[in-house]
Amino acid sequence: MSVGIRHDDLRRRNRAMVISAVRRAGQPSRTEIAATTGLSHSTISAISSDLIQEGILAESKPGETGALKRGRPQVGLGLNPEAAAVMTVVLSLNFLSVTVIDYAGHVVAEEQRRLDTLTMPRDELIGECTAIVRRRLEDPDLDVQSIARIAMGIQGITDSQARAMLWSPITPLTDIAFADILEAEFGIPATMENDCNMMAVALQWRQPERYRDDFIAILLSHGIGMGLVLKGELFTGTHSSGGEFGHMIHRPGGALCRCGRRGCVEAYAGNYAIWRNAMGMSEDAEPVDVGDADMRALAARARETDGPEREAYHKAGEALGFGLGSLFALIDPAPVAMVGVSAAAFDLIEPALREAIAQTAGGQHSKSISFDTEPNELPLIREGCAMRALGFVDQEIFAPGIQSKTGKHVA
Amino acid sequence: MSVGIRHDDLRRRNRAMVISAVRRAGQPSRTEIAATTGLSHSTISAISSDLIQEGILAESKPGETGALKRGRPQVGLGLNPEAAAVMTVVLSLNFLSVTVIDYAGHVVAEEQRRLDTLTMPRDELIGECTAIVRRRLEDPDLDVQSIARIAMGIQGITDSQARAMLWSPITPLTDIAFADILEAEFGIPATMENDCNMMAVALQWRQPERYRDDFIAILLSHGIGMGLVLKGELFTGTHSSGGEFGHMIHRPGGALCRCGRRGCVEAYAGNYAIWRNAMGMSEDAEPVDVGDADMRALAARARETDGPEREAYHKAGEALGFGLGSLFALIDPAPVAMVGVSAAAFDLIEPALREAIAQTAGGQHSKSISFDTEPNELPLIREGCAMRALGFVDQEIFAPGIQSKTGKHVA
DNA sequence: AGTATTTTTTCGAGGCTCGAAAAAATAGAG
DNA sequence: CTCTATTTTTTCGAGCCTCGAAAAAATACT
Repeated sequence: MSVGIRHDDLRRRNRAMVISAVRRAGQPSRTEIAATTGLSHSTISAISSDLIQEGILAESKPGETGALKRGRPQVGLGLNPEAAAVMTVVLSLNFLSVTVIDYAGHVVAEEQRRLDTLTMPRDELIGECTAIVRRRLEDPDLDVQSIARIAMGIQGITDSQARAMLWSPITPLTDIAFADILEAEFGIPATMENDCNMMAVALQWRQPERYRDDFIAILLSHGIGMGLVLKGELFTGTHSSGGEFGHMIHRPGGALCRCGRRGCVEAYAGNYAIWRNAMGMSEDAEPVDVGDADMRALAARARETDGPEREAYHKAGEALGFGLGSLFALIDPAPVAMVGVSAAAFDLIEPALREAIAQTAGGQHSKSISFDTEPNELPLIREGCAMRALGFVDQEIFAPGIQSKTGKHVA
Repeated sequence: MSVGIRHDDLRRRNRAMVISAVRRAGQPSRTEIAATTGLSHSTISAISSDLIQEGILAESKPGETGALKRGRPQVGLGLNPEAAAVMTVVLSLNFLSVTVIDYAGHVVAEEQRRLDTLTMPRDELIGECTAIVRRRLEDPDLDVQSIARIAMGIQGITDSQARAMLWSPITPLTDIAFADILEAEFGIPATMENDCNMMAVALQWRQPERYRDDFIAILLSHGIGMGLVLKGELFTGTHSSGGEFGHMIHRPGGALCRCGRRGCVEAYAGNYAIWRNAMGMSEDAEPVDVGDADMRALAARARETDGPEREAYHKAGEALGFGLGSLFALIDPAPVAMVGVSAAAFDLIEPALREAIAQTAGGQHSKSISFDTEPNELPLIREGCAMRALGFVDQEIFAPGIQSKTGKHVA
């Protein structure tokens, strides 16, 4: 049962509101914050002067805001970049990347590394991850103390608590509690996030006008993943990260999926499935890894001639369309972002996809459903991790309402 | 963007907490309320004495609580039945029923009526609904003033604001804003709820230990519907009531569904679909209404001999299983309640259903997924409407924190 | 230089929750 | 039958928090 509101929660929550308003708006004045939060000017004034004293916010230099009006000029409030920093760790197929981001959201350092995730033993994979984090932390330019959060993102299924990777296509290993491992190793709070969820988070920040309360981010890559935002909140399963759109059943008993089952959407629309169909291989053929370049070449051939390549994309579109149709039956239609290398071939996929959707419950709005494409998922995942980590910091820096009582400096 | 917390919101929310704690617990003492809400004894004392003075709560007679312990005995607090009343209106195929429920949740009056929903013109259908409500309101035993809410439930799709029926299998009519109609007619706040959602709400109250945070209620009747509770909240679509499980696609291009599309789960598992298959009719045959008695007889025949009847239930189980599998891919497995006349034939459905689930992403936990059955949906829908309406009242009676200031009596 | 205008801060009032202590109500002991 | 231990509930003052109104600050316009 939800718990009553204590008196001190009030301040804490309103501080949170102010911080989040600033993060969203960039350089809002106190008056603007009062307007968006609905709190009184007095309250905003009190809270923001606290936050400035605590070094969380900073007044921007006057004159930065153009368009001078009559009256006392507004003073913009911004996040103090030095208030804290966060780290993102993104582990994808054969690739590990780390970024350090200041409190204002700017990248201050990064490092990337190729490795053979598919064959690496457990200790080594974990070791690579902790090693790359350690190298960044040992950077003399960096104040280790300032790193307040680590958000790790991975392709695959994570638990709903964002503590562990449960299963991933990039490694045969399962159940690695990366969040716990990083916390134990570095003493910094960490979470283990699902890649597609982070894509959704990033889209929400990048294009808030399009991706706001309800939308779908679908990863079209080797596998098919989904990040789902409903009523403004990231959707997760009851136990896992959930949203395994790629493993909804398209055709019972159908093509062999990488997950070992049959007829999943992914078994028709994943890169390996498109490849399998384009090459005239059996639908029972063991999934193989296909490079991005090969996929681009395949798409080019499909565009050129009407052959098995085009038919393969058609089948992918059909699977995605019926899958989306079933999804829309559950949640109603919403804007969709297609992300990943095969999103670049969305022109080949779209016709069959729309045709399929038109045959489903979502079909009534089939025309009005809009798709956006973004071929490069990695930057999105990194951005999502960064925003997620910063969001946690936002909610942890103000939480110590008690701590701030003692730690407050006199004006 | 969510809005800051005002100072007066605090009391309002905590009043809500207290009321909801009392509704849940039945006759809790102030001490128990303090424990469940996490608020201090002083606060609970202040709030509950307000609520008692306002006639919302009432102290139960001493001695009612058994098991005398040492010390001052606890005084149970209960909802004052006379604080308010609500009305439920449930419209289903050829059947309209109304109940009046006091604030404590007990039925104080009811009326039921057969009518031919399928052929009724718009005005007449609306007229029947308003007429039956008016008759109840004119009951001399009833204080009209006390009716604070009407919750109407209907088979079919409603909008996500719970204002209108958008589509329903019980009538060819569409887009009837019943909530607005009732409000305009009687001046009482009303909502238009989806039947399966109300089933879920009722289950949450009936068996909170089983149906708490995450569960699924599936209606196996003429059509297939679903009510979904995730993280303790009723799930709705972005525009409509959502959760149209029955219209997820089981077999692309497959059997003809009542919705006019092909291959929906319902086209294999709805009563008409089971009937169609059992009778050896084509999968393209126009859906027909089958009476409950006929369905029970069909189930009996299926249990007796291994023939087309049994095969029909097998197909239904398969469709439901793959549908659930896809659903579980999205939300992870959760407890399921099967409701409706065909839930009584769940023994015939379950084997194929489990077999199908085992072939899906939910399959990993296929053994641990538990099903409960409840053949009679109508009482559940009524109960759900009642609890929903009462919930609204709970949140409206305390909301007038301003009103209560003036309206407060002196002790 | 003075006035109008807009933003921000200050200040007192009113509420709310909390902890501690008091009051109330009962069972058990002697 | 009285006293004591125990448990529940109320009372009371302290400490915060938000708010509205007024004051202060900072600028453009005249």
